[in-house]
Amino acid sequence: MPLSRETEASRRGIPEATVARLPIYHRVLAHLAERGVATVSSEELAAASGVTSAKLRKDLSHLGSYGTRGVGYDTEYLVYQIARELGLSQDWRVVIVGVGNLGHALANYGGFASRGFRVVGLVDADPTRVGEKIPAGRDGETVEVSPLVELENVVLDGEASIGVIATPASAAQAVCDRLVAAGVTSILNFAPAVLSTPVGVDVRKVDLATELQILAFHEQRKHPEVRA
Amino acid sequence: MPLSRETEASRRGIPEATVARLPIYHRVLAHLAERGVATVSSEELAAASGVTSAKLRKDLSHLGSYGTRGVGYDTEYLVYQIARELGLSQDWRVVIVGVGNLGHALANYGGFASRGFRVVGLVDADPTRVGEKIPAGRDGETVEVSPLVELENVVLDGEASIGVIATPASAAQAVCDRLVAAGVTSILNFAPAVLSTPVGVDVRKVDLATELQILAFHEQRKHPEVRA
DNA sequence: AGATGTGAACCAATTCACAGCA
DNA sequence: TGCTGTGAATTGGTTCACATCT
Repeated sequence: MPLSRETEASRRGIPEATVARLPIYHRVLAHLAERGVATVSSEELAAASGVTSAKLRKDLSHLGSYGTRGVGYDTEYLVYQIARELGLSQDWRVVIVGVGNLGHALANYGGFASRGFRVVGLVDADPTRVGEKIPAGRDGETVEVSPLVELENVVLDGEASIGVIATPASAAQAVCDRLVAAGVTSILNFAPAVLSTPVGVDVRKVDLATELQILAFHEQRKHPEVRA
Repeated sequence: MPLSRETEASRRGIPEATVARLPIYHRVLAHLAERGVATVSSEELAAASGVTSAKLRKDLSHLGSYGTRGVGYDTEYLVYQIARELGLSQDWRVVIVGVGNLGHALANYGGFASRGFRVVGLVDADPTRVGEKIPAGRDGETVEVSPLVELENVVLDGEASIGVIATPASAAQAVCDRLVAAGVTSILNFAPAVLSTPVGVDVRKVDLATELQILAFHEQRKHPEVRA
């Protein structure tokens, strides 16, 4: 089938590095669009996104050919194409395990609801927290905290495919196993622990201490005081 | 100077990808050490860290030659060497701006104190939060929330070199500018905004919505339902 | 014998520079 | 003319496979 209509570059394999930047372009474009900007050049969009224009154009070329030579990109059209590629049209159902300060912060983080992520369940091991109603999403909705034994039911009832682990490190692997057994196939892990999962389950981790340690490493090199 | 004593591989330029993994090795090694494990092979340490043994050995080779052929690595010795390389012997003074749920979570996150990061200041724009005493670090110490106008003084008095931005996106760039002006040279940014800084200032960002969007992208590809 | 440390081969990502189109 | 889209060149990172040393 030599003449398939898929823009030659799209379908199959957008580089991982590109995928990681699409959400940024999406956010910047959304801002521009609601500010009424109709068109942007790669140069402008790149500057606003903190990347080089060559990188931006290469990234976008993986999605297809959505710009106009000599002009730039139509803001609305491009924001739509990126949203579609990222699957932001669907609404993703998320369960958060661990409702400490961090879990709380995640539950009522505005940025989730606005991008199609719905918190359908909250789970915590602490009995004193169970039953608490926590505001989640934008419109004053609340979600009640369920006990840890209910984890599987919360995932199933909520039809969640994404799990967020915001527990202490010691609990993380067990929680992960149970999320996966209940059908979760994507996990965002905030616990400082290495998780092992079956193939087919994606894990991303956010490690706060690690980020500071990376900064500290570079910071140290800026001040060549003790060169022992 | 042909015979400089620097293990040939060390000093100057540890690859960024390696730096990003050192904190993980450090944490895993620290666990092993306190569990009394005296020696580990690259195979074991790699498995516990979620990487391949070849990658681990290559990473460690950038620091120097700290293993013993036929045996493995001395746990205590290696944990020390990595700590030194990361600058974990110093204690890093951190100011957190924005004391909402996320800022709270960061302030009393145990993982910071235990790795040489000390929260020396908390700043918030909300007058109702100013004056609040927030537990930070391990040993029941508290830090009082200062008003936004005091930002510069908090940085200077605390001699902070690292700033954490946990404000809404709309405030992030202004806060960033003020942190930099006050002498901060490393910034960890949780606000969904692209920051611009002078050269010499490092910025790392942690974007919660972005992480979920990356997971959603891959999730979408797992279920080839709507192939439009 | 057994595991490290490392050159060489490979693969992914970025940058360059310009052909091609509006 | 001006800006996109993309091959080619380059840089950075990973994997392989084995010489080297305890």
